[in-house]
Amino acid sequence: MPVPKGSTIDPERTRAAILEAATAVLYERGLDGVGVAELCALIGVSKETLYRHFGTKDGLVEAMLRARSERVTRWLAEASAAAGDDPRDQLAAVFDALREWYQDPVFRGCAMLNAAAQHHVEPVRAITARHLDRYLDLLTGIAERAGAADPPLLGRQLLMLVEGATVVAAHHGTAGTGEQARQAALALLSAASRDGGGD
Amino acid sequence: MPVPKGSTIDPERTRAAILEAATAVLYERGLDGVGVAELCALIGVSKETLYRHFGTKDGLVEAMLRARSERVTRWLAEASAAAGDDPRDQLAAVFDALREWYQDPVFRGCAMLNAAAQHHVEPVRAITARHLDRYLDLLTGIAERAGAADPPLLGRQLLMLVEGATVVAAHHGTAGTGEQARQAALALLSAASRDGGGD
DNA sequence: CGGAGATCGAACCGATCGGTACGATCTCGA
DNA sequence: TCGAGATCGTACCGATCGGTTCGATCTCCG
Repeated sequence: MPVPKGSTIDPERTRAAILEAATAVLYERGLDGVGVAELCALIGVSKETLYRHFGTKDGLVEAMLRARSERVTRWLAEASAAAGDDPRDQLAAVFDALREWYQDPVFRGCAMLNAAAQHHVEPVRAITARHLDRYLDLLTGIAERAGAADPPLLGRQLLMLVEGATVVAAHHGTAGTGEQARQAALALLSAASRDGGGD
Repeated sequence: MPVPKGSTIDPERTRAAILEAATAVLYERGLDGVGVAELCALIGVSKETLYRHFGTKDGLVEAMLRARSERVTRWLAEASAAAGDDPRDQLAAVFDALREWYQDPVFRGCAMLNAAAQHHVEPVRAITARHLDRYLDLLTGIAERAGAADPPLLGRQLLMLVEGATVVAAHHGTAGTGEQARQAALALLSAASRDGGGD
């Protein structure tokens, strides 16, 4: 029971607890795979409380996607930064982090992409697009520091690789996916640096 | 009105017409984005007829996904085969075909991946996994004929690139995506052939 | 101690959903 | 011409959904 009853009545803490618990359930079962009533029962909160904090099921979904996008992006950025100054190591660290994620038993693909495939509504699509933007920024930065001939191009190609690896890991098996993607990413980086931009 | 009323009462033709019309609607609106009643109204068929042919909405969905997976895979394979004997041209042709698809106004990503993100049920997941298998076969074949050092590895990396490009095109904009993916694929092919497998 | 507000639990609402039933209509083949 | 069967249109069913309301309870703070 993640939300400890009335306990200390701190609305902000309640909201955060709902968000965290709901994220896990909705990610595992799908946005439409669990109704509000069951969701409230699972996370131990009344419907009135949930609706006062988020107004709508869609409101909860959007808040959850926003928080998750920021969290996972920050996680990848930190993994990259912790790898040192060599852009090549930074890129490898990104895919090592992804590989770790793929092996998590609760891994079910990118929550933002899954959500966009279910809710065709505009806010969700915008959050998903922004999520890909965050990834693109991270990857393009690596491409720039690596001296790629065309950093925006390489950034977008790496974005495809990241998202493709996630999709393949989710729907075709996680075995080796992270490592294979890592090798491909480094190969692309090498080719992009060698072909014309070794300044 | 795709289903021409009672017309010639040919059950097989009716079934095929339902399948084709329903595919377009369900792909555009999402599997849960349109109910059976509205779906029947849109494609001009009664609920009884639809249920006699497919038994269940899920039955219709599965039949539609199976047909679509075969159709799109055959389309890619033919585009590849039509490019001649050079594996490099064949790979480029695959991504040219994808680029064409991305520019279609009704393009909304891979129907099988979208479906798997919505219906967590087993049959849909199996169809999606099999769909990726088909793609993998096509790409691994190209990798083999190109003399890659490790064709299964390159095949899977190309699979990630195909799916990643489709995801990015669907959720981050189609501009340039096909061409960028094509360049990346050819770069991977070159690297895989040069690195250790120039047979 | 007392009031404000957060929370609970359960009842309740209208809408929609997937699926069924039925009588009428149409086409085709014997 | 007549019967079998495919189809239509509509009404209907039970279940579930998202969302609201309300009285009771609890915690905090003055």
